[in-house]
Amino acid sequence: MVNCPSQARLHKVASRSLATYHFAMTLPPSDMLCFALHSTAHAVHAAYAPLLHPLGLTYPQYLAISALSARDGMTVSQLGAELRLESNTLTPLLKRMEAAGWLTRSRDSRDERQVRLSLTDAGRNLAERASEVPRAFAQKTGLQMSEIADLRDILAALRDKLKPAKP
Amino acid sequence: MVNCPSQARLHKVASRSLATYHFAMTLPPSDMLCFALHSTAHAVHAAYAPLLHPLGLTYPQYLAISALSARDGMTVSQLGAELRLESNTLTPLLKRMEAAGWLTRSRDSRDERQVRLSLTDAGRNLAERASEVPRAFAQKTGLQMSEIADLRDILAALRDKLKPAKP
DNA sequence: GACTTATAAATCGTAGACGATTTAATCGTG
DNA sequence: CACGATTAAATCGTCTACGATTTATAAGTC
Repeated sequence: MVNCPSQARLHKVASRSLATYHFAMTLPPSDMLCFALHSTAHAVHAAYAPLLHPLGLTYPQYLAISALSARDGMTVSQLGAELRLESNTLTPLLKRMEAAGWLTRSRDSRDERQVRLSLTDAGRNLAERASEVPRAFAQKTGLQMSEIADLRDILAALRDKLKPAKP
Repeated sequence: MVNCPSQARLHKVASRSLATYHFAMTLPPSDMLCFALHSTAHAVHAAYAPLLHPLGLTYPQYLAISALSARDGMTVSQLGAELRLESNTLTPLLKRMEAAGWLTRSRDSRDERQVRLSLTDAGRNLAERASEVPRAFAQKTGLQMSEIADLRDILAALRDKLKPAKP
C-alpha cells in the first residue's frame, strides 16, 4: 500500500495530536474516535434516510434487503452473521418486512429451528430500485470511489479486530 | 499531509475496487461504506460497554458526561450541538442521569426556555474515573494514537460534509 | 401593550439494538 | 431409546434515536 493517493486526499484535516491530552482530565467527545464513529454513522444514516424514505425502507431494512438480494434463502442466523445482528434485533425487523410483503419467513423443513428468508417479487423489485442508492450517497460525500473503498476497508479491519466475524 | 506513515499502516487490507460492481445488481452490505460504518460503530460501542458498565454508564451517557466535564453549565441545545443530538433524545437521557445523581437540570433564570446542565460532585467524580476508558479502548484496537487521531479526523470530515455542524 | 413569530425543551410514537431469558428442535452420549 | 446439552428463534425490558407535534418563554412588530 505504498502508492495510495486517495488515502492522502481523504486526510484533509490536520491531526490534533492525542499527546496533547496526556495530562488532561477528560477528553471532550470531539477528540474521541468513538464519538467520530458514532456521529458519522448517524450522519450517514441521516444522509441515506431521504434516499430510502421514498422506497418505504428504513436503513437497517435496506441493509437486510441488500444482503438477501445478494444471497437469497438465508436463515436468520446467516443474515445475522452478515449484518452482525442477532435474532432479538432481526426478528421484529424481519416481521415488519414480511408484513410489508417484501419477504417470506418459513421454517426450514429439515431443521425446524431455522427460519429461512426469501425475497418476494416485490422484495426483489424493491432491492433493485434500492441498488441505485449507494451511488446517490457517494455523490453526497464528495469522495472518490477509491476513497470510499479505502475507508470502508479501514473500518472493517477495525471492526473485525474488535469483534471477529462469526463463521 | 505528505508524510503520514500511520495512514499507510491503517490501510492493511487490500481494497476491493467498487468498479467491479458497475454492472452488479445489488451491492452486498459487506461492500458498502455505510455498512462498514454502521457495524464498526456498533463494534466500538460493544467494546466500550464492558469498560463503562462497571461505572454504571451507558455509551451515550458517557459521551454526555465527557462533554459536560470538558465544559460544564451547557444548555441542552449546546450539549446537543456538541453531541449532534436533539432534545427529543437528550431530555430522557439527561433525566436518567439526573436521577442517578450525576447532574442537575435547572431553568436558566435569564431565559426560562433554556435548561442548564451542571455536573454534581458525583458526576465529576464519575467523569474522572471514565477518563481512563479511552486508553483502555485504544489498547483493544491495537492502533497507534496517531492512527486513531487520523481515522477520527477522516470520519469527522465526512460527517461535517454530510451534516454541517450547528453554530 | 397586544399579537405574531421564533426558539428551547419536552412529549409522543415508532424503529433499532442488545442483555437476559424462554421455547422448541436437534444432537450426543450413554 | 432416553435424557441432558446445544442451538435457533423468539420474547421481554431498557435505552437510544428521531420525525412530528406541543408547550412555554422570549423577541420582534405594528
